[in-house]
Amino acid sequence: MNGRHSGRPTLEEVAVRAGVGRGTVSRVINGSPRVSDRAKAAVEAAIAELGYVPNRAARALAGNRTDAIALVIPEPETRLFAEPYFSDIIRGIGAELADTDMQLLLTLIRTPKERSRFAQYLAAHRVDGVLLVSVHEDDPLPDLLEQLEMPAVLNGRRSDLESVSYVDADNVGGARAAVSHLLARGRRRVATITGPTDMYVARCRLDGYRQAVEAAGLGVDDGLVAGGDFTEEGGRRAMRELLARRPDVDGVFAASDLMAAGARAVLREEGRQVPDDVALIGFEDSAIARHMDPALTSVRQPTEEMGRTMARVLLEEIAERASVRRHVVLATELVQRDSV
Amino acid sequence: MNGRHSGRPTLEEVAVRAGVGRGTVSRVINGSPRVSDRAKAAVEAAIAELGYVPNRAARALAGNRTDAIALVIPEPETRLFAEPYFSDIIRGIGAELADTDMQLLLTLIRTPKERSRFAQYLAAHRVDGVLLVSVHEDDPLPDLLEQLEMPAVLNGRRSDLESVSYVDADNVGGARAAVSHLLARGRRRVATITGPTDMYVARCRLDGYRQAVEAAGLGVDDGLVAGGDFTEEGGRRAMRELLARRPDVDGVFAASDLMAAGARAVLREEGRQVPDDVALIGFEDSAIARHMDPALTSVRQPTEEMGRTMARVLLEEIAERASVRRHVVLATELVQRDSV
DNA sequence: GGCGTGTGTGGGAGCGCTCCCACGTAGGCT
DNA sequence: AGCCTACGTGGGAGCGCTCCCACACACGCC
Repeated sequence: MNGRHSGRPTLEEVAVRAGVGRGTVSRVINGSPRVSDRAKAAVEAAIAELGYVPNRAARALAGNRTDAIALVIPEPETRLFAEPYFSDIIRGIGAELADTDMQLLLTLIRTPKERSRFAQYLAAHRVDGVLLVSVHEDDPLPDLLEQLEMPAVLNGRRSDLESVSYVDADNVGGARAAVSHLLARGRRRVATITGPTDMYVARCRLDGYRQAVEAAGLGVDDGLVAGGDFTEEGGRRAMRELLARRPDVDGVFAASDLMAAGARAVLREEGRQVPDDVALIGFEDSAIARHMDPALTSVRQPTEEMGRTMARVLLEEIAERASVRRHVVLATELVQRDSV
Repeated sequence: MNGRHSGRPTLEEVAVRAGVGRGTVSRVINGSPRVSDRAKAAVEAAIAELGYVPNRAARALAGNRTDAIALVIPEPETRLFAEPYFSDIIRGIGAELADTDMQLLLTLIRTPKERSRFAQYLAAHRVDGVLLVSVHEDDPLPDLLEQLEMPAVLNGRRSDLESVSYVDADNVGGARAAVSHLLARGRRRVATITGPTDMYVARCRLDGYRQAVEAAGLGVDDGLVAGGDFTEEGGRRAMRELLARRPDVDGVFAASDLMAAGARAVLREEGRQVPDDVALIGFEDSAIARHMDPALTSVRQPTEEMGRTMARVLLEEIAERASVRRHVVLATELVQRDSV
């Protein structure tokens, strides 16, 4: 099976059948405007009759491109992913790529060895562009991509001055909305459980908290800010800390649903009712939020839309020669449930 | 940038540098034994000095293969995925592929149009093999794959007589263990909420339920079997039905965590305590299970291991010419929490 | 010594495309 | 009429590999 010469039709055979030259068939396939309607129709008919599908490898070889982009997922992150996030973003990317004949390559990076191997891949131009999710500030990959002039789009950004193109959610706005909501409902001692502050996204959510508190004419009380690490256990610890420092806390904005779940568990242990004694808001609107008791009010990110946008931006960047960096920030939305 | 002749070294340049012919370099790269140690060392040195990375497209074109496999995800399924499942299985596949230079292509199939387009891809031999998750019994893809003699591995199977290679979890055994556990804890009226019975996986879990009930010397009471559809709302409906028919039910095995969550909500509404009045077990051990209140006892599937195994089986199938079908069933495990 | 057999090697041919040059042919201008 | 500019077109060259044939050379055997 699968012998040296498989029966699959080639561009040449299409040309013969259509009674035109190879060049013309190639032009039709690639949508060149420089083809007469007559020739175009003949070629299209021949393609349909023969069931011709262009050979990707040959195209790539001759055209010096790959028609493939890589979706890079740093492994440690996979674990942390609030779960629907992962598949939602993939769905968005897939949707945007569907009409293209761009292929999506999945690349998991676990170890430094794999990272350097991937760097080799990039240097060898095995992909036309790269989609990078969940970048850390110390990740060397974005800089490498920039240096190689490889089109790339990050999901999130490393800092305010991110130079590589990115698509991010409005973390500041989302956090601000959440905290404002708490304050508007009459909560006066609203605390926050932050993510690891060496992550930009965590700092953004903390900024949103601060902005909302200040906008309400209150001062930010450092006793009401507890550091978490985006994990459930971190949420627990932070909540205990908060309760110890400010027993009269009546509202908590956790920078992730998982931390909110941890906080909620501690509140239960301590006999505090949610939302009566303490109102609680998370971030991400994950499956966990919907299944908590009471169901958790949370900030939703337009995850699928982010995936879609990332793909679109990357395709644009690949299409144009010059590398204009694009920065897109998508709005977040407060999903109200029963924890406020 | 990225001009016609990029500076990347070619096999030919490596050959010149090593003072050997193209053929010898090719042999070294592909691990042929028919190379003298001297030549091999020279070539390897040249490769290292030049930072040579083989051109994939050229290889694919000349060798009539692609070094790529497709992971196919039927879109409607993504939504249903108990969430960690998705990323776990990908992680397993990635781990197995890491040492290979096989690429993983992600293919989402949403519409019939996309399905037929993918069929074209397959016919054009754009991948060396296919990994298919979550197949329905009426899915035409497996048969197509078989017909094309394309190496393929399913995650799960369509029926007992599945002809295509597959890797599946021991659904029957897992369900049996869950129900036996309930019976061993003294529950006498143990019900089950099934998945859609046109899905083989749902039938397997129902079989496991039956086997456990019969093994306990009890007869299967049809009144204790309610049909769900793997969704939370389906679990709700089924639980209401069950309560109406058998108000004295004291144990429920739900064929998915999501349905268990639905059932749990109804039980709460009806004032039944879990686990005191009704013990509850789910299937999948998803994030939801861990975050339910009380935390849900559930049957865990070795998801990452399944991904790993799928990849391994596929690679084997690609490596050998003949198509020997492989069937692997991996053990499941009951994870005990607080709902029993 | 002649003949086989085996092992390592070089390099031609070709995979199926895209790129681009060269060649008509038709139309617009002076 | 003569020229210049399009436009549409055919096909050569070449992308970087793998495959495989042919050859050289080192053995062993009769």
